[in-house]
Amino acid sequence: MPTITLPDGSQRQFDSPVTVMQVAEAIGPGLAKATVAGRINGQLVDACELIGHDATLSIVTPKDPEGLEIIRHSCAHLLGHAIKQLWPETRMAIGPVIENGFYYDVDLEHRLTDEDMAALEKRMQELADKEYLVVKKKASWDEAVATFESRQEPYKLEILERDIPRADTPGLYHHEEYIDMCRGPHVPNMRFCQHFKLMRISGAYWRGDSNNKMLQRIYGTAFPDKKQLKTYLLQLEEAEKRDHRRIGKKLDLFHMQEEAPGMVFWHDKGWRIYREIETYMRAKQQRYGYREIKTPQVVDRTLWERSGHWDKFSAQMFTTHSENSDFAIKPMNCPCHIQVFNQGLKSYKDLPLRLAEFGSCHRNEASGALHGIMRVRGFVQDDAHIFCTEAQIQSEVSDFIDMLHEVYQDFGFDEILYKLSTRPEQRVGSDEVWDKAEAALAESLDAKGLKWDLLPGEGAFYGPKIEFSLKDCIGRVWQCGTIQVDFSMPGRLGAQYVTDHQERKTPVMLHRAVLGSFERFIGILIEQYEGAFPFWLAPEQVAVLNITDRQAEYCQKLHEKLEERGYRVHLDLRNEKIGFKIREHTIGKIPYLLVCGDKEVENQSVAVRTREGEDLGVMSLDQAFELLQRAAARKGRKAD
RNA sequence: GCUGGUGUAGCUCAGUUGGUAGAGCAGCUGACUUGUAAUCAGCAGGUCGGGGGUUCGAUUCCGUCCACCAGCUCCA
Repeated sequence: MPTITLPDGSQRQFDSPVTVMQVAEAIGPGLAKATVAGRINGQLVDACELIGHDATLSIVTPKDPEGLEIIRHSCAHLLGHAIKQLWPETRMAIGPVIENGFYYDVDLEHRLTDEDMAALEKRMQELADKEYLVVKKKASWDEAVATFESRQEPYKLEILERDIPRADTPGLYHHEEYIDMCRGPHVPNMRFCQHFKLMRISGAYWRGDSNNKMLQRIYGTAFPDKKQLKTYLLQLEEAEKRDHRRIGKKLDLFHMQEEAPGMVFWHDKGWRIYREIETYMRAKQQRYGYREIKTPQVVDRTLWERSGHWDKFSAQMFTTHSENSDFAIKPMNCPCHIQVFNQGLKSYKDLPLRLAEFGSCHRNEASGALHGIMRVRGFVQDDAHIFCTEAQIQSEVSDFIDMLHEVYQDFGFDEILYKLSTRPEQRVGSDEVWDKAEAALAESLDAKGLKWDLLPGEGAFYGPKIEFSLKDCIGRVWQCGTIQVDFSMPGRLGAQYVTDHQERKTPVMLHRAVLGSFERFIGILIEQYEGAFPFWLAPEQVAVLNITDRQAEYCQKLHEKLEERGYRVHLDLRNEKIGFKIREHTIGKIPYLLVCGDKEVENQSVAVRTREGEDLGVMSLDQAFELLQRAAARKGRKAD
């Protein structure tokens, strides 16, 4: 005699155990039709789940975020159903839900082509349009093994063997003749899965291990209705227009070419942005007590051997040889910073010592890892190393996060992803020290009320770290800022200070970067603003346009005055129609266009237009200067 | 590095039974002196990613290398 409590607090009583679907039917046929799954006492279950005891229940429909996930998850099964019909020899691996869709990894000798994908999509549509029922059966572990043995699914068997306890009753979902194993829940009827699209195909290693066989991964997306699917696809198309590689070319910011893969040729306009950011960071770091240094590019191999990098990363280091020595182009700055620390005897009174460098680094990244200016082989970090005592870790981390927040806010980033990576299996340092360091990082994040993800075992061998990540135009996550505790390298490279008890002690070193690399950060910035940089960063801030030759001299003088005030000005005296010039500079994303015709010369004024197409009208020169001054002072996204 | 795809003018792209390449924009020249997102006309521009092979003949077919794109792996 279960009593079911619904989300609105109302209760319903039943004489005998009921399924989620039956409860929905009792409430109304409309709800029953929309029922994808249920949530019993907080736990997601299939619509066929039997409720035998009193429980709180909410019905999950396609409108709920969980409902959408279930639809996508079932679409993976639909894909399995269809692919086994078209290529029965396919071996199914895993088919999970991901952000914005789903995928299925399959082992299939035949390489799927675009035509195959179209055929697969068509078959999926035909199957979904049959609106067949999905039947869930709980099997014993042995029954599940027997099922996938007879279906010749080695990957499912491996999952059963390795990941599923013998006492479990795995859920077997029957899609007509197709059977898949899943924790679920799944849709009760395939009519929920009619609005999907297969997006692309790529390779993926079984269990994410590059020693394993590479499978074919088929990506798809799905939505509750056609309109949402269409909207999503349109959004994706729009987002791709913000791609930094496209905008970098269009706005003449930088280029890359075959002869220097993974290295950036900065053009005048892109370099202006770079320099502006560097100037900004230099001032910011000075206020936070950093000292800027500069260390060599090419350093003897023996230093990298002592630091431990040669052992681990020699394959990814660019090397060179001279006389009897091997050298490496520096892949990182830390060993060099320790050399600076080691000059002269340091006292505890010198700590914390913060050494910063805009450090140019080169790493021979795998060719397949390169991506525009986001993942490159030559890059410049806004790097710094803080030498401090264990007791100072927490306050240094806290100050760093404050600085990072100030910076990200000024650049207009409000969505930052925080991750804390803790001790890996292979590591140096005692558990006691790791405990302290991990706690210091976690407490710093918590103290600021930040939500963060824990990545257990993902820390560096020398210490735990926090990562600060931003998203690109299509939602890919890129690590930018980081702060890492290092218990190892200062000791290896002989860094010491004298304590207040006349003893010598090894300092803790914090590696940290706010932007990460200028290249990646500018890449993200380009996508964030779609090339329309805020005034303070814009490579060209103002354009001065004449209408006819009669105003050329006036424009030249205005140009001079603006440059005297420190603005980056584009003077356009070409013999072109004003509409043509406005079009060009609007596309060029110059924030303000100052137009001068006979009338403006007459009144010593300018007509101002923004890159958004807004006409601010005619104003005096002083008014225009004031306008620009206000614009230059604004930082952060909203302000612009 | 791995799987798949792509590589044609500065840019965006056409170019199928293999017969030495085309458009728009940009560029250059000339005319036009123009009032808020494209004035008109003419000209020029390519060892079709590199180097091989097959062929009388290859942008096209084959294998190889390079780069780029998507994803996987990696990311000190």
